[in-house]
Amino acid sequence: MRKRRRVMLADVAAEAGVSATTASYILNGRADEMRIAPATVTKVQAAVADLGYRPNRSARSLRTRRTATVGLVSDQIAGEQYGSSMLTGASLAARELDHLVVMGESGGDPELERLLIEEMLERDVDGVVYATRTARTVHLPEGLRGVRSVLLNCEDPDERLPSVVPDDEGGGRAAVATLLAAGARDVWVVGEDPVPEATAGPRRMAGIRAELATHDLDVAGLVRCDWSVTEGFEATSRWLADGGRADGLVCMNDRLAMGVYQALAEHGLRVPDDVSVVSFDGSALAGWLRPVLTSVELPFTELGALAVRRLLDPDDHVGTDSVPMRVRPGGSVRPV
Amino acid sequence: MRKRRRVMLADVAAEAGVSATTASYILNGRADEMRIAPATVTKVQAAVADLGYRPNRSARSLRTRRTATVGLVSDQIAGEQYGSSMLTGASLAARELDHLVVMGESGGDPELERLLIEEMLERDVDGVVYATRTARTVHLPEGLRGVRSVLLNCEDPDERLPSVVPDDEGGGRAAVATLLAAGARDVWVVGEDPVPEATAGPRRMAGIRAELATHDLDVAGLVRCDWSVTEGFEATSRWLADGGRADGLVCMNDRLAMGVYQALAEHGLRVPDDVSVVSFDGSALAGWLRPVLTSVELPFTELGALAVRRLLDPDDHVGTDSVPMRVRPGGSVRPV
DNA sequence: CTGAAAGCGCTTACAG
DNA sequence: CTGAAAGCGCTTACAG
Repeated sequence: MRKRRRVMLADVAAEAGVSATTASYILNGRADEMRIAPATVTKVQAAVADLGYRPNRSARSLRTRRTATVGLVSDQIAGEQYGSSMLTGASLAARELDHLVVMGESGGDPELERLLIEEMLERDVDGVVYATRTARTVHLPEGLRGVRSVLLNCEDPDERLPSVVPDDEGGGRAAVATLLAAGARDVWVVGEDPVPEATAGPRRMAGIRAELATHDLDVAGLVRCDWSVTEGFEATSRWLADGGRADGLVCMNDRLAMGVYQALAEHGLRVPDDVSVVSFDGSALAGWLRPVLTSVELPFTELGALAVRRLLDPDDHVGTDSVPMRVRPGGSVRPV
Repeated sequence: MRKRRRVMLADVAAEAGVSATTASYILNGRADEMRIAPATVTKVQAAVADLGYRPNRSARSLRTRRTATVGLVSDQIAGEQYGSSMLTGASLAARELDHLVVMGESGGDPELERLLIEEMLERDVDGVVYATRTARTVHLPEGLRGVRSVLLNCEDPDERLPSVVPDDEGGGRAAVATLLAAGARDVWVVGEDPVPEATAGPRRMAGIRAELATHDLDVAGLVRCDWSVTEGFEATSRWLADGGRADGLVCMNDRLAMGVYQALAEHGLRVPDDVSVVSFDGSALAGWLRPVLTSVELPFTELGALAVRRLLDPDDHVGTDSVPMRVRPGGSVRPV
């Protein structure tokens, strides 16, 4: 790949007038442990800088069985759906720990997933983050048995594994707290998760109920629909046509909320004057709507970063980390 | 990482009753070239399957200097902005060629970019894809000099390098052709690219003009604004307030078009009855708007895949590949 | 057609 | 405190 001959550890050692052993210890930060003379350390460091020495990782890995590399397999977290920020977070956290991310997407194909995991293990990644686009329960893939791994945005109820997920229940509480603070008392929820493995919906709902209960309230009603713009529009339109009314609406995601906005507008209801709306995701879309949608943010960058940090933390414990979801204020909640 | 002792080539050779040399040749598909007896091949393959042998890539890489790994450095192509599909495409294409993608995002920080490239080269990636979030001209980073690399979504005018970009000029022609076919004759363009390095805007504009010229037309006017919802809304509102009218609008991207929709609605103009609108990106947002926005799609998955294929194609030539942009029809262009 | 042996560039007991 | 030497698991001239 490079023009000039690559310089090796032996060259550095020669230049510094020491053995490869000594040079190696210094390069690996074991100078103190080995009580190497400070002058020797300096000489070696100078030689490294001088020759532009870069260690050959394959050679090192062959000995140490570590590659300073982490695998990240997912169904599909890139693509336009929010969630790709998990990659950004993972990449940054890996870099901070002197690692690089090897990624692969299976598109949900189990055979491809198996292949990707196998290829990663052949390359001796130091661990694997197993991520899903939507928050859900999963079964750890067979190929990851006995492999150091962290689940990202998912959990395996059958295994004791480290797992990193958003705190959807806390998010639900935060969403309702925002509405209650604005004086809303008649709170409806729009959206119902149809997939049994999905964890976001039920947990948000639990948080919503818990927070309402602190005011001796409960959910006033549920507008059932899946989490898409069209369904949000249609279900809400039907509800309004049937005389449905509320002073606070909690939408299960931002896309759905966009449909809700459209339905409210068609029925002559204004956000936030006639009804306050909060949502989940904190996606870019929330910022594009008018008024800007108040939304409880999914902390994807943080989730990705935390998963990698836990993967590389030798003292890490088994268990689930729930990362807080914060309200990103917009203009869709009526000011008190 | 794995519980049981890892099986090595020597085990396979022993089990098959041949030397490691012979087993290695067979594993590397050189059985024919070496004229190895079919029976021997069969025995070795059986042993491989039997023992579940997986080669140690680090050992192989140390000898061959190839890792079956490609680097993908970018400013930031994950995150919610469209463009993260380049990662999906790259990952899939790499897999098809028995490679894996090592990714890193610099967030635009040159020092971090340098580090990422260095780390990738230390790990002997077989080549590097250098990608940008927005289509633009770049200077090849110093660290990639002499390294096999392909530019993705960008071009270096000073270097003769392989490069993969969307065909924005063809996209511009396609956008206008759609409007002309619907009978539009008074075509305005909304959006103006403020960054001098950006290539999408000027190329689309060239295509727009070229296609209009086939009907002896030119752009009727330009509504200047950057490519955001808010600016699209405000600039279009001002234009309409000043009496601006058109029968066809070309928006430089989907977000901006969302603002245009809002402005048109506030002025009582209906899409597509009063004005036809086409846009660029083909993002999910286009599908969420009502009516669905007709948009010329940025082929991100294909771009990512093609970049990796070119990187790994030993016969690849230097030069730019322009990937076609196709119109994704919605309901924003008046049917004839 | 097949095998013994060297060597890829490191790390790490071990000896001094 | 420092160095000579073995060995990580492959590939590949080379010899037969």
